[in-house]
Amino acid sequence: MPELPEVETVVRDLRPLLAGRGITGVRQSKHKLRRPWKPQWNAAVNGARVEAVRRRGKWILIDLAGAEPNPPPPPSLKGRGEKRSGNSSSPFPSGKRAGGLGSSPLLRVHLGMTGQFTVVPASAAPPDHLHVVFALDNAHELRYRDPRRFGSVEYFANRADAEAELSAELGPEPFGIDATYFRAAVRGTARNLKAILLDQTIVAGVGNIYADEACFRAKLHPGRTGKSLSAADCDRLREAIESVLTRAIESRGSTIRDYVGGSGLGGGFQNEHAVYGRTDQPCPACAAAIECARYAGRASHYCPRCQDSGVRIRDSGKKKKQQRASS
DNA sequence: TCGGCCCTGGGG
DNA sequence: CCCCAGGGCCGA
Repeated sequence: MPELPEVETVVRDLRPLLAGRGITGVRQSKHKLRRPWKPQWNAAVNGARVEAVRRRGKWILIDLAGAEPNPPPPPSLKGRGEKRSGNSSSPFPSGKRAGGLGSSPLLRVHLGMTGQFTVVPASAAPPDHLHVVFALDNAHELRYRDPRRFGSVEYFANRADAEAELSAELGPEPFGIDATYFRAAVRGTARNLKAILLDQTIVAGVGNIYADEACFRAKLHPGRTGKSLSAADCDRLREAIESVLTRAIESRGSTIRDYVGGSGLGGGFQNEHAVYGRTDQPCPACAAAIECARYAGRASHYCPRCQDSGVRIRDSGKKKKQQRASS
């Protein structure tokens, strides 16, 4: 369900609701998530305080100040030089935390397809499929709900461990990607563009909706091979990724089914989709009927006129479901 | 590199 | 009833 814009929206919603809050308890359901919350983590989280809420790719990271009373960092003598949090180009601090011992804990959350991560009053009626609940010190709760259970909530005693793991598995954030890197990554493979864009090790955060929308904006067919692209094509695609994700964040992401932000409010970018979910509807640029085929195992939407140039891997799937013969 | 699979719910 | 769904991992 959630791609980068939706995850970013959750993070931005949660940040003011969680900053500085203490966690006073943890509950969990008996149903296991893909990576289950372990009961022994309860004691570690109980009494911790939220320091920051961040995003890396489609992952939500919540920095905690541990329940064990660590010596507080000495007050900085740099005065007003404090960094603004939340807008740095890297989600990770560039250096070691001053005065830190490198053992600060962290919660790492993935929303899978149907995950919802919200702060609500503790008195709010619990919905179905509630899996992990963190009680807060202000009579609210941070609730993780996920009907399909493809997501996860995990605890790391040392946030550097979690960050190292993500750094090894994820490519760069899709804002300000190095053009040379992107050209080489795209042109160096015979895979199709859809598969390339969904590959989190090349660029982190793009999913099925924004892969289709980025291809449309770049006027590139999702079935095109990476190696068939010119350098200019790659540059257009890179800029399309950045622009569509930026616009989607401004609209709080796309609410297709059950996505909600961290405060329970949905998104509006679905109203600006040019191709995703618009099979047989007119292309906003040329009015040709939008088509749908299967690439990288995922439904892929495109305009056959605007995006039909260049060499393409043969359609791996039927454009349309074969019409059923009715008796 | 790809299909299958993990799950539940909703829609045709 | 069947098929589909915003993701990612695993094994052929």
